[in-house]
Amino acid sequence: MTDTRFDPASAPADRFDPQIADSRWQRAWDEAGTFTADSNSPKPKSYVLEMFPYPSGRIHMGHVRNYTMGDVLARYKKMRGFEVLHPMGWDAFGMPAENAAMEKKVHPGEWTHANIAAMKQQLQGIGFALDWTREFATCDPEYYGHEQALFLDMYEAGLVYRRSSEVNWDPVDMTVLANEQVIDGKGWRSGAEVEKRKLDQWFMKITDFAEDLLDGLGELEDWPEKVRLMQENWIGKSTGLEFAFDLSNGEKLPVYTTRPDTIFGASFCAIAADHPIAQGLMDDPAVAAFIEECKKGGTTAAALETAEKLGFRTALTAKHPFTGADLPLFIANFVLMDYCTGAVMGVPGHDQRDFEFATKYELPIARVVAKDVSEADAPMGSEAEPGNGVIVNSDFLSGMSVEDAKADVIARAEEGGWGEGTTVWRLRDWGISRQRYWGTPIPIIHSPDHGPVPVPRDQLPVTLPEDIDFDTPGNPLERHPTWKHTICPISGKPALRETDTLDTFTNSSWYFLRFASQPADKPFDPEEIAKWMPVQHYIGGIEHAILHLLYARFWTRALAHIGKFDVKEPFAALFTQGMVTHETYYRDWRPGGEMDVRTYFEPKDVTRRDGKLFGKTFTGGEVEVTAGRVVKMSKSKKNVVDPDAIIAQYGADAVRWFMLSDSPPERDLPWSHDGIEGCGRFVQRLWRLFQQLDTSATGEDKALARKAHQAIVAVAEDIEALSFNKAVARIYELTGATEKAKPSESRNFAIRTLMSLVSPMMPHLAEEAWSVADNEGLIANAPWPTHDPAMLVEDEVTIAVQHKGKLRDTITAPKGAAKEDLEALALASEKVQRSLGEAEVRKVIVVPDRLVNIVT
RNA sequence: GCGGGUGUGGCGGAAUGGUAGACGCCGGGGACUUAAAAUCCCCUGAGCUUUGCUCGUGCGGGUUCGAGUCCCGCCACCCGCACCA
Repeated sequence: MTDTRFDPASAPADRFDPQIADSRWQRAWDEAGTFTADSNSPKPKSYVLEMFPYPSGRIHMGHVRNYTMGDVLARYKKMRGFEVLHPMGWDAFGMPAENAAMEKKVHPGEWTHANIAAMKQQLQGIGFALDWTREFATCDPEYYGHEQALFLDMYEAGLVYRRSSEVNWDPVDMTVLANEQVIDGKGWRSGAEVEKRKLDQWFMKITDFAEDLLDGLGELEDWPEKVRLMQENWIGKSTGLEFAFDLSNGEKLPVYTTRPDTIFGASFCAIAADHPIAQGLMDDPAVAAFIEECKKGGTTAAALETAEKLGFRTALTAKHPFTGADLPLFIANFVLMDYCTGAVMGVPGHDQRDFEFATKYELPIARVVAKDVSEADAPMGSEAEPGNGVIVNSDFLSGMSVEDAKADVIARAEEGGWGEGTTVWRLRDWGISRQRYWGTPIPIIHSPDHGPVPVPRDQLPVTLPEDIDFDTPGNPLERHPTWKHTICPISGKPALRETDTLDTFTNSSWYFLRFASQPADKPFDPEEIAKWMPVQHYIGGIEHAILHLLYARFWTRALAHIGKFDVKEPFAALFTQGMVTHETYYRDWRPGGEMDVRTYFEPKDVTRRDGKLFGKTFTGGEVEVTAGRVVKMSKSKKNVVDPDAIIAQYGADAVRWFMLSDSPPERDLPWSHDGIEGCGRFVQRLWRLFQQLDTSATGEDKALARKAHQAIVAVAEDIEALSFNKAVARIYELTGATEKAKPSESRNFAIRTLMSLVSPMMPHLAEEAWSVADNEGLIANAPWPTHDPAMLVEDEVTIAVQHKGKLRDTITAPKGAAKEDLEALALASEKVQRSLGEAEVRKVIVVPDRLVNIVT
């Protein structure tokens, strides 16, 4: 055991040296296993988790901010007597590793593990209170083997199925591309025109849980409203009527509408270009040409914004179920095949898209909803009227409310047997197949006789082959000479392995369970899960508001559904932190042609002189640069500040303090050089104050003691509300007051209190000071200071005196003074009298302990 | 288009309907020092006829003894989703 006590010879006492202290205390915590979570502890449990990082290579400021917040909570909870689980690991599968393999000729695993080693060292250098004994990477065969077992559990429970689905296919690289890899319809690497291809792919039945996932949102009170709304919209529940039109060729045309009440306003029907009926008309060259035209249209947001509604009028008509009218059938570019039936009834009067379409193709635009019955004949304006009102011009529906008419039409359709009321979800089943090497192999064997067969459990994990080749295009697993060749577990005959791997979101859909419990022979132990789950505080970026958080909720529900445990929601409270931003520096110039080129400069190459900014150029010269917007740190804008360099200069505690100061945690945090300088100074200022414990000091300083007791309560409240910026301000105030006070027992108490209050935020400084002050053990194990409730109350209060709604004076009065006394005191004030002048006092409002307002 | 958020000094931001600008940063002045760094002290929303007064929380109204905060109507910026029938 190393002696962790402070050695006066090793550092000058007037200056805190993070170079020495940081590693000293990191080692001490590590050797003592201070942050190792004990699931058998009798203490109440608290699970604090930050979204685990992708091992991209280096830790950036965003990570530092995210993990500092979690760390403060974890350390605080420990001080409050909780057994805390605060683990860390690596979301290690993904495309950057494959890209590195192609570009740098390194194995994805090698690249990933080197990154993990580097980033782990960085995280340890910041002094996070993490339980490293539970660390794992999702690319560890042990982890993904258990994931394969869970996949098979879900497969056997009918939650996984296979069907054909379209993918983006790069014909040059012979690979499937993610949507983000398709740029302007071309492959990002090859530049080749991307094709749509149908492949057999695996899906998870998240739609089975659509209702549960939606209802569950209502109980997630400690989630941001914004995230809940985003998920709600994503799940997209709607109710309406599904019914079939009879077509003039004898076929049926099923459509779905949320507005069956407007059915008398229908003037056309429209189907998607890839609707089977449209496909059936392809013999007509005009139809074929139109469908081709529809496919060309971009799918980007900008393209859709301006996209014109295009239609092709077929020779077919659809018979209106009530009026019997023949409605023309169009093929239209705005109808989506993958939403519901891929066909709509067009009601131009009350749907904006239908309105635009009808205007272009000169179809009738009828009013069937009006503000009032008397406005039944009011002409339509230049836009559809999707709002509420009363039904008009609609036979038996006329006069009904929208709601009643909906119910009536649905009832008639159901009675007549030509339609039924349904609920439709926007949420689609989750396609989990990826034609990639660096992911969890899907544990399925394709048998010539028995089709897809699960890999027998005793053959798990199905591991990735190491000897792979990234030089030729395509999926390395598919091309590998031997890997996919196996035998059918049923017949014993030769068979082929599934060569697709699982979407990386699968890896992050259950990692929090594996952190809580990691037996060797199964994914997790239900008893351990019951002890730790749900996660008490989950902290991460808003970019995961939908996919990751929805998939993790789905997996948790699905696993509960098949009896794995009794937890439905994985994250009791969610916090989405803001980004770390920085000013940008740039110069616009014209290297030759007509086009301006913008060159960005790194903050470290920019100096300020005479109110101007100068950037260092490649040649070593200087040019004047402009300060641009404050935006998220990114390589492309060159406004990145590397945490390592900052820690080397100011120490971990200063950086941690910066991350918590000033900006509320949900908002963006602008990084600044002056800010970190200030934090570095504050670390030293506290250190000097901590040296001033005076054991010979006697006497009470009631005002200071009161401030210390108040701070104990206030800082705790602020941390629990994650209002770290307010906690920081409180600590500054107490620091200032303590510095000014004369030595006394109270002052010693204030100094010790400060040590405890800053310990979750600046743990190295706190440990060093705690040790110097001759305390036993580690401050990391010490409890949160206790406050004396009697000391929270002030004896005297300052009371504002207002006249004509303005502050005229302040008076000091004993706490709890009677209204009459306060009124008398206020009226006795010279300033108040001057303001009052000759005016007659009509009324005096007294708020005890707060203010007196005189009305004249 | 739909949904959500934000708007307070030079900057980041405080403020259960009750003293707007806590706290930090920047800036100014001073002390210490041969000097610098470090540290400490003071000032720091705007204006004015400066013992004090007036104005001031995106804009316009309203409620109230009293509004940054509540209500109504706007504006600007940011984020998410988006031809979802």
